[in-house]
Amino acid sequence: MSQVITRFAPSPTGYLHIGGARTALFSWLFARHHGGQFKLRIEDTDRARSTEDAIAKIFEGLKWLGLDWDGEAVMQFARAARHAEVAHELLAQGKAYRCYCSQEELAEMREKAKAEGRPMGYDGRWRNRDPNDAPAGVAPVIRLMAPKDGETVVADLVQGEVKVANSQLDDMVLLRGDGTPTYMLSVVVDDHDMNISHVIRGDDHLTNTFRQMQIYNSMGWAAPDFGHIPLIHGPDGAKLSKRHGALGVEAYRDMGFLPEAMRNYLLRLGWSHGDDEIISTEQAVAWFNLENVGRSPSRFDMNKLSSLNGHYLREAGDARLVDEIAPKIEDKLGRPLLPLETERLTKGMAGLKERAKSVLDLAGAAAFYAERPSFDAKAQKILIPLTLGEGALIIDGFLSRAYDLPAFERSAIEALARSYSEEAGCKLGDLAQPLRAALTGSTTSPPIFEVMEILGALECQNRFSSALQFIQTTA
RNA sequence: GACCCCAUCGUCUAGAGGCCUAGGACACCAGCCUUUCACGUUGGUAACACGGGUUCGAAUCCCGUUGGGGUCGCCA
Repeated sequence: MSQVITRFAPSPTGYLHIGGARTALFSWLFARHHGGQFKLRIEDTDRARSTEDAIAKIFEGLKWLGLDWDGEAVMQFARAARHAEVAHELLAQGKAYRCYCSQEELAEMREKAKAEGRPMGYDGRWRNRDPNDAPAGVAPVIRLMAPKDGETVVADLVQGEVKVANSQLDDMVLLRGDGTPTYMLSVVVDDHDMNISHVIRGDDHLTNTFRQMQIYNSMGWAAPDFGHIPLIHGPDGAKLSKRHGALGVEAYRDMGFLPEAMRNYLLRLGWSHGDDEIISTEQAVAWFNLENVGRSPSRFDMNKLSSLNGHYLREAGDARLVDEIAPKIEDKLGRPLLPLETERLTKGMAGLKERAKSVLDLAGAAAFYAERPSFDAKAQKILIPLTLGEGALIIDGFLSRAYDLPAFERSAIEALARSYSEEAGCKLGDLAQPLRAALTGSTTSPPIFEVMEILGALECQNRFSSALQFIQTTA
């Protein structure tokens, strides 16, 4: 195989959605696997719907996903003149012709064809018509003179050999009345000029490929190899669209997913390598191929993404995760984090990340290291009985003994807690749970003796007394 | 409507004629671990859409049915 060049060619009419992200990932992996290039082309020829903002979002989304492209992104609209040039070349060679049909005529044709059970399309009435018949004042479109007989074949790398009878295909428009190129023409010309060797894109383009093939053939160009990957459906099995549950990648970022988890998840959605589930990006580059891309559509499953995310969260470095959650906690606090608090977060991160499924979870669960907690319902339920009986005294006794420890450190505190609870005739949990509630404001947290060490003896004492105070004033 | 594609547990998938009384992962259920929650671990429920062929033998090949999806624009 000569130089592999793939491309991702989104139209900037919205954010980079999840289906596009996977297409980009597959194209990127394929190029990297073969030591080739991965190019980006923005298909902005629809001037009305393309926006700068969408272009920025796409760049941002790809960067966040870690999919770097080679060279500058190609802006398709800038190449309109070249596209038109090709259309005129075809015209000059007699492989295309001018058509003066009105929209009404076209609509009529479609109706008629549908009624007769034929494919809906243009009937070719200007194919061989004398140009002198051209109605005045109508700007013609240029249509490809497509073959009438035989069939057009696509040897798809994913779907296998797919063919259609040419009688099913009509003469497509290459150049609009205003002289601008259509999508079909633009893609073909750009893919050709950019030396794209492999076009990897969504299944929804499979039938378009026949038409594109006809343009390649007319120009005498060698077509690239195609690989049409199945679409992603929503949880209900319907096509995932922007209206129907397809979120932009930044939405997943905002929900607290890590890009590496996203990559792993998207990779497994439609591609497999035996029973392997956890696949690093390096591994993916080494393994990726088109042969193992499945042919059937798949559904997006948050649960699996979350589970993968939990895995990568546990693998992520503590400093990176602190950086991730710091702004979120600062938002909540309404002030910058103190060095002391950042230090606590860093020390506590190992215990924290073990329990999180998303960066959001993580930020929520970590907040108590930075701020004095408020007490959730379950925590209150544990704390309230304390003031009624001896509970508070017992814990207070433990705390002052812990305070006298030569080192206020996890294992020493735990050892003390074990002996102390035995002495006091209670279970370890009877000591640990109220402490957890008082210190963290919640019934779930990292190991409480670890939390105590990180918080420090003084802070523990303070938090415990303010918890008691809080209970006395509310209960 | 025409054409094209697809069809294994709820979901993602392994499976390229005998290794399949169908494997893994997520989710779910039960147990273990345990100061909570997670993690981890053990076990469990759960699928070859249906009907015909081909073959000594089919989840795997062929045909049909059904179901799902996609495309039919002077959008991309």
